[in-house]
Amino acid sequence: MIISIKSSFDLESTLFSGQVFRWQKFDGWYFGVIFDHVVKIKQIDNSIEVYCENTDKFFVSRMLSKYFNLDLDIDEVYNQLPKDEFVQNPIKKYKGMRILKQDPWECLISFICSSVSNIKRISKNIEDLCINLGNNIHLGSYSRQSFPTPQDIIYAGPDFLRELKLGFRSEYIYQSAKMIESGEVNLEELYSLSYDESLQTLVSLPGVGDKVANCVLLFAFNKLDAFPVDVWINRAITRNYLKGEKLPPLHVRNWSRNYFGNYAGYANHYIFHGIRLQD
DNA sequence: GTGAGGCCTTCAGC
DNA sequence: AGCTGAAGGCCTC
Repeated sequence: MIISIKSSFDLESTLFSGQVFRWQKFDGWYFGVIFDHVVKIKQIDNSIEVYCENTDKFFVSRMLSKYFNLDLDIDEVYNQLPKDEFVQNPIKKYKGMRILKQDPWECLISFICSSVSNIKRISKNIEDLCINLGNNIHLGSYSRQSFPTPQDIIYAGPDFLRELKLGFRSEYIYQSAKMIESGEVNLEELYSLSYDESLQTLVSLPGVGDKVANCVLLFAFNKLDAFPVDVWINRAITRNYLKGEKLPPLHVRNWSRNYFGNYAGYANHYIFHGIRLQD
């Protein structure tokens, strides 16, 4: 099945820019799991080829269209960002890289795992969680696992998470799972809340500070004005726009949201991807 | 209100 | 070989 896309598209950059950690590439095909579905896709020109097998094509098409946010005209996003070359250069270079609409729960746990870590280790942590605690799912002879539910995490317990080498993040993940399972925090309702309100809810979870919360708002909840500030972004923004002044992350976040506007999150991700790949 | 130190584990660099 | 520091942050004192 072919899904054609109206605006720019770059599948490789989209899947391997550090916003999501479960995609694997073999023989030019990208294999991933979206909710409980194994997906096999590749890019052909400006469209996505989807490998289907006994699956409802209409359903898969809708699912991917939502996941990649294909209704968003990304060229219009570029137009609305500032014209300075610091943001326009990586846009030119990785034109078509999209911000996904991931499963909030998986995204949350992924970014709790990201603290003092790196993409390679985060990916291994997440995959180990799925292999040990998820359900088997498959596409033809290709097998993967679904992302474990909060219940699965609670049942496993913090000691088991430590055995999976999640380190000090184990307690955070376990406690967050409990708060979500109990209903104390309801992720679904964040879709309809404002940036400030949803941010406030997310940072009430253990292991979730301003940076992690902004990642979840951006990569799962499609709040495109979210602006995660890690050490790299902090350095990049202060050096290029703020005279190299040493400023706290919150200050850089607020300045950037004001400067870049409604699509600040897109600016963030392009700048981040640019500096991450430049060595 | 702000800042330094500790935290699991891995991996690169001496 | 074995040590040391850093790695996409958060929490606590």
